[in-house]
Amino acid sequence: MVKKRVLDTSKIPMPGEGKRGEQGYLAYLLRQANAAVRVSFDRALANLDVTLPQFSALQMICAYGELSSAELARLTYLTPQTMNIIVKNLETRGAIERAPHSEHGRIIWLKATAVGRRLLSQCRTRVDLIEAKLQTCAEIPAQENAVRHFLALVAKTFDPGADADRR
Amino acid sequence: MVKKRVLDTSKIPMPGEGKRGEQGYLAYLLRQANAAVRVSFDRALANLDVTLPQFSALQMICAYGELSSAELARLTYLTPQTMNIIVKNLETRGAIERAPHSEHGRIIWLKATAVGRRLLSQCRTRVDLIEAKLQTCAEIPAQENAVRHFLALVAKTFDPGADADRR
DNA sequence: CTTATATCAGGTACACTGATATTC
DNA sequence: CGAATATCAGTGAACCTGATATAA
Repeated sequence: MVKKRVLDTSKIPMPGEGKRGEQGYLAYLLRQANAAVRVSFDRALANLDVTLPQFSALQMICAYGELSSAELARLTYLTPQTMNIIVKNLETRGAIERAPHSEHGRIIWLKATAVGRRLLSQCRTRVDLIEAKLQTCAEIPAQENAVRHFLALVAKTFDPGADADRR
Repeated sequence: MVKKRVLDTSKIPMPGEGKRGEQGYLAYLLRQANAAVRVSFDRALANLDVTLPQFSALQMICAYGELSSAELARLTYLTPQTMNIIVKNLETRGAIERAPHSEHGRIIWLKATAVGRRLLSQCRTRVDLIEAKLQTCAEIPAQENAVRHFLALVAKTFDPGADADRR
């Protein structure tokens, strides 16, 4: 079923077509794909009152056991101040808790609470459907491997943490 | 050169390694790669006082000649209200101008000004370096084709505009 | 009457810079 | 001292939902 439009928009291609398709800039294709998937994530998480940055942070806290807010900021390429806000919102709803580090007097460990782990579990059941849908976009295993290798290399190549001057 | 850290962070992999590498979720790899590239974009455009959403919108306005704010919103998977803000910021600095549609009394065309086209040109010279760097992440043409095909298909598959209920 | 466009109003989570205190 | 952590303060662009007016 084709979407009805008031005007003739034949100049503007559908996603995946023309300039929005394989002939486009790689950077644009990456942004477009990410934006489209992000909308699905937002919708899947909206009912749980979890934002994508919050889900991403909670996922990492659970995956790595205990880590600091500063480490979390580096993992997501955000500033410590920004991550502090996201972490604070997670703490307010009781998903995570802060505990002072046993040896280092300045560092504060972030740890998921029982509520947080249950919340993440609820997120995952919804998000896993998206992951499965994403896998079908790589039609053959060889292509999926190529995509995985590319995306991982992009993250490594563009890693801002590798630069000298972080503020 | 390895970044110095206060603590032993051996549990946390570098980007592209372990859970942050090819073994991770596809959705995570996509987000991570996008986030890393986005930081490069932000830095490249910061001196020109252009945000990434603004650059993206300006790019599309120049590419498609004339189009409306509503079409622009669909292209970027944003709501019309959000796009209106981005467009307004572009108009305030004189990069684009609004002109009423000749036939349709409600639609307002967006058009790049001479200032806007020059601004986009400045953006592109900086951004093209990133695009080139991105290409090197696909080592062989076959892999780049696989990546392009995948990203385009993801955008098409997850296109929110294909759904019934948009608000 | 229904759909699409444009836009006002309000609210919030992000995301930044800058500055500060503290700890190693 | 420098480097890293945490966090306060302030600003702003970006997102959203909801409501409204208008045009096709």
